[in-house]
Amino acid sequence: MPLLRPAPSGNVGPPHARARPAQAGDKIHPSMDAYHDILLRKLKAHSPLDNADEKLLRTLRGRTRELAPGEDLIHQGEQSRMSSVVLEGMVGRYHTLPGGRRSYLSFHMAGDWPDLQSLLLDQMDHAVCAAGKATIVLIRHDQIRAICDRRQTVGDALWRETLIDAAIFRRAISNQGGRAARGRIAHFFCELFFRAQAAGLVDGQTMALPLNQGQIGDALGLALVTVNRMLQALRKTRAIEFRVGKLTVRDWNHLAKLAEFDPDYLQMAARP
Amino acid sequence: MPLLRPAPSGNVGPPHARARPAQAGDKIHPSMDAYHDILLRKLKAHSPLDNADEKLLRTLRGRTRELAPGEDLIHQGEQSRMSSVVLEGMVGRYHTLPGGRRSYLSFHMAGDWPDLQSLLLDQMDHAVCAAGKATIVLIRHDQIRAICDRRQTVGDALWRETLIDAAIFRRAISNQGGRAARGRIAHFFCELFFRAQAAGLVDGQTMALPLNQGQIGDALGLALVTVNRMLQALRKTRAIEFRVGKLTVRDWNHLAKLAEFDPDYLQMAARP
DNA sequence: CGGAATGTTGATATGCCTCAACTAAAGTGG
DNA sequence: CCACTTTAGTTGAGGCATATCAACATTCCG
Repeated sequence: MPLLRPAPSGNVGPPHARARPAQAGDKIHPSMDAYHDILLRKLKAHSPLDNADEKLLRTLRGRTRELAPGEDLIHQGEQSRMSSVVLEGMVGRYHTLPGGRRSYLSFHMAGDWPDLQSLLLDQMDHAVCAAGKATIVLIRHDQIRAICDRRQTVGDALWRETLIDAAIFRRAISNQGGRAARGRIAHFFCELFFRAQAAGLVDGQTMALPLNQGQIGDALGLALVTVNRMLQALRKTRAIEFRVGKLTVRDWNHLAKLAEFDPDYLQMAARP
Repeated sequence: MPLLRPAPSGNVGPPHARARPAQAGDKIHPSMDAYHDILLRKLKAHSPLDNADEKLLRTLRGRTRELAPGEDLIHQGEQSRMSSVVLEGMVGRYHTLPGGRRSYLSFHMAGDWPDLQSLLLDQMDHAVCAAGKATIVLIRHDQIRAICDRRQTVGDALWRETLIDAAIFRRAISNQGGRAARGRIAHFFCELFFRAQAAGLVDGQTMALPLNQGQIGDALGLALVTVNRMLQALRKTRAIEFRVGKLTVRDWNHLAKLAEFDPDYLQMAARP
């Protein structure tokens, strides 16, 4: 439980961070773009989709949008007629606490749907912003609804996507409630690395992780200074390195042990 | 971040707590039972259901089961072919941390579906147990699937139910990460009281809350002793009383202020 | 009535927060 | 391309909220 007052610089979003509606400048993707591969890869990791399902999903059309670091995609309390899929970079979901502090709830990488729940919920209970530069594709809800209606399995895959999301939130609760600072950070890294690996976003032992130490603190309920010191401790174990937007896992087994990490909750077990 | 070691008595479930499969002794409810009212009331709080939807939902048949205090309904890692709806009492979802400690993720009251996600997820990432005596009704997944297939709106209502669940988990994350002990407990009580009120489970200013101080600690990442002291502090403000399984809110506004509580995330806004 | 579970209190320890200054790196404009 | 500004990271000192330990009191329940 770190500070309960307005945060020092870096913990509150940068001043330029404001949500804006889609504009003419945003690119409309031509048909059959690479984003369908990204989107399908993710869904197939947990849901069986046959050719017909896949074909239907590939009919989804959206407008891509590039987000500057820290830029908000949607604010807490807003409504939306679209949901987004991350194509590049990373976005984060967060609550703004009374007092202005920010509490990050989760981070999302290529293939993730950070606001799929807006399909059925009227109001955003949290905001979504870019962590580092990010590219997303915005898909209209009526399009998504249409393909869910046509094929049960497609609707199931999306429902399942939101359910795994919830499992990740649950794990965040017990991570914060049950682990001391070092293990908490280790678990955070384990999960992100594992998910990145599944999404094909790990290059050798390294993944892009465009977060600063203050943001990691805001995600885990720790003060920036504590994160700094624990990162040094983790570095010393030779399990990881984390610098300038990159996370390198040198010793996965060791890290997983420190984190007491068990990936079952990500539901990526045996999927043919 | 309280203890990271095997918990003292009371934080680990009682020894008799074991999941068991449904048995002959369990009652099979005759048609048109009161549990449909409970179930419908909850769904209607967030989803529009017309007469046809309602009629369809009333065709659901299930086996009721009574749970002793602390008894597990389902364990972490298990699979299930049914989901349950709480009819009476309260159940909790929890993770078992390495070392045996328990981290409660949420608590559920009449009308809630504490394991609806098992409809689409193969493995339970958490366990569900009774807090105090509880009665649930177990409904087979194939029945639930069948009515979702028949009416889009019914499927949507259930999907939405799981999405609100996720919003509650998100709030738990920022509650733990962003509030000190007293406010954290206040927020916990606010949410439960608000939900109980919406479910018609508040009698005057009092609701049943069959939790002990250790369990509240395990839900909020606090030590039992801290919970005890903060409860005393909250009692002194005259906002609440909490004793022997009952929570009484004497001054809601004051409590909500201490908790910085904003119920938007429960999505119960304007629903005619 | 007796034992177990739950709640209460006091004393002490410590992990993490806070404050504050400084260094290093990255981005910006002349 | 270098001076300047801004952002991010690092280090040290000190304090406090909360954990821990250990009794004891109370309530519950068979």
